Amino acid sequence: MVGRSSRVTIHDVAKAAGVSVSTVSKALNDTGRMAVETRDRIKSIAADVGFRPNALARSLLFNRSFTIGLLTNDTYGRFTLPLMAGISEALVDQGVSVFLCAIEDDPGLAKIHVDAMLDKQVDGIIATGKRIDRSLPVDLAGLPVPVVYAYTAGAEGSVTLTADDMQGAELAISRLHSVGRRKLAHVTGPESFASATERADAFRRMAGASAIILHGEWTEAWGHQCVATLFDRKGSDRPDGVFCGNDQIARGVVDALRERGIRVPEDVSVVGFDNWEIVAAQTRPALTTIDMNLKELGRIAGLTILDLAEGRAVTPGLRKLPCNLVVRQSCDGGRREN
Amino acid sequence: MVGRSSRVTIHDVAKAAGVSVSTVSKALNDTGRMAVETRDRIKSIAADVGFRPNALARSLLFNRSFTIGLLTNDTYGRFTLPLMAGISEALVDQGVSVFLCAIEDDPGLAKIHVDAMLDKQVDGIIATGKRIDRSLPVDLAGLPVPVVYAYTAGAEGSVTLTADDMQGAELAISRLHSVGRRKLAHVTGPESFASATERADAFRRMAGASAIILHGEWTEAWGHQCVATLFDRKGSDRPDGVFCGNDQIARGVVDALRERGIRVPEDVSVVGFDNWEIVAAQTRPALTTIDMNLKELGRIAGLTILDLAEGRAVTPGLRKLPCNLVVRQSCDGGRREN
DNA sequence: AAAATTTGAGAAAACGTTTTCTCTTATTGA
DNA sequence: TCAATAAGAGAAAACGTTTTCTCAAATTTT
Repeated sequence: MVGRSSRVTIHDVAKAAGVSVSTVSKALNDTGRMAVETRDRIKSIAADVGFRPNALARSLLFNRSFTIGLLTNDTYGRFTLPLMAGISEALVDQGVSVFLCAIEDDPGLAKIHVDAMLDKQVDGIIATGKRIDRSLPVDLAGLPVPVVYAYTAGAEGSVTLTADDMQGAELAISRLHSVGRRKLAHVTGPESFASATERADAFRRMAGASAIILHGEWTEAWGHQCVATLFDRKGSDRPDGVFCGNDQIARGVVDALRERGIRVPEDVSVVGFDNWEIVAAQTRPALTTIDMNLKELGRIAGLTILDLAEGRAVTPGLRKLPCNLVVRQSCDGGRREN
Repeated sequence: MVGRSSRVTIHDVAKAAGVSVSTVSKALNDTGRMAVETRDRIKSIAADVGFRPNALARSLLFNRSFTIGLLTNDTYGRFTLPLMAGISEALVDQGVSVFLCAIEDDPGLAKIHVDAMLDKQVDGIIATGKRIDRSLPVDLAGLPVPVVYAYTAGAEGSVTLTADDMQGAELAISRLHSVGRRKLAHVTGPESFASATERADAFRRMAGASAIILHGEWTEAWGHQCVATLFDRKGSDRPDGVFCGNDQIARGVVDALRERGIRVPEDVSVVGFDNWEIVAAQTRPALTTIDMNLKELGRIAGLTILDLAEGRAVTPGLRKLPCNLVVRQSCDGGRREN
């Protein structure tokens, strides 16, 4: 013997019941044939001694670990945590557990973690990140287990899930329209981000070619700065609605507007993106924003990796999941014009 | 056979090398006696066919899974993520992986996750939460594996790690003193939180009995409100330094001060608590604050659970780890008085 | 040259399950 | 009453490792 177990095994149950381990196994799994009273007696004895089958032994036998790996380079957990919640929710009642591996942007660390997960025979890997147009610093193609990419760029022919940026943006802009806003501006992140350009494209299409789009950083400070650009000039040119690329920018915009005595939402309506509660709910007035439903995305990622792990066919490609609008005060329902 | 493996096993290596599996095992583990050229030949063949030992099989044998569980009810990950980073960093080169289980505050869910972790033979469990004076909704005493509590209340006689709130508060107050502030106020969370009262006690002791302490919510709004209370009155009574119970309150305070034209840090210095980058760094001016070194706390938790898992003795009890001061503009170095 | 020792490598058991196969005993049918 | 069948339960193999034990061949010692 190499190690020593203090846990109760099926052998202990067999001994206690005076039967063989095979009989115990069949009794507990409701397989095989045996007298119903034998089965019940064994079940009750197993419960009494607190027997729980060693999942490692079962895994070895079934070649299935009921374990998956979640690989992420999103340090703040902004995207990973909601995703993780959805994954966990989808898998917990299937008895599947999740290894979380935070790899920063270190390829070496990533490889170590991937190897460790493979050694531990994970049934699949979900890769996730902080932006949809960059991939993790490790090649996950050709692994002996299925991989699903969620909110990070996937390899060619892979299964990739992401939020529908364009539809989300449309939702935001429609909202501004529906409360009567016509002179819209869009303040968002760098053009190097696909999310930014995709949302900006939707904005351009819906708000008209003349509508202003300002690309900058994903920060409050950028929101502040843009308000100076947009509002410190003649009244007629001022926007009456601002669609922001994320909630941090939106917060900067709202704060800067308040500093100028411009009322939100009475004078200007503001819509954010992300529904990052910590920002959106603390802003005064609280932000109307777009929720990417990352938890739902995680749920689907979990179910998908399960499908793949169990050999069911999944059509590969990029699948965009719809966003939805969360209404708070910064763009509430009252119509102002028209 | 129950399942079917597509992975290369030690048997494949043995076949390829024309030796027995025992010889392969000994060759790869540098054990047993054999001709050095045999060993090298086997090693090179193993590398060629990409053999990696099945960790499940080893776990079964050694009764050691090289896996631990991290149980948390901190949904936002405010505390869990830095902790997780530290744990992971401490354990990754020992080959230990981490199951992350988010249990909200649901006892049923907690039990399911704990059982799943035990079934998978975790070597230990680290329990963590969002406040040090509440325990998770599940009893972890009497488990067949070691448990370490980090930033959550532990059972009697358990190993519990936490940040030293008092020392952190002292650091903050010393800082305010050292920049010449003498009329201090403390704006913090509810008295029902041990962290709030402990920091408040330190404040009372260092700032004098007459110093003002305001207990309320852990929100920006409360910070705002307190500024109204403290500063909308005769000048001589106004504080010149505010120590805030967390960064969100501090942000509220700083914003409210700015709205009143009171300059930070020229007129009033502000110190926060938590060093939650997302808040502290975005505040204008950026917040001087206390960092609880949660990553280091996680690192120690990881090493401790490893000690326990490997049978080394660990003295039980509550261990408080020191905080440190992070200086940003809201309480920078320039002296104003004296 | 015979005996003792060392070297090299394989067989088998073990970890904790599940499942297939086998075997004995009880029950049914003629 | 005897053969055919069903029921009940156990033995053994399998999953992929590691380690102990055994054994033959090669080497050293006397």
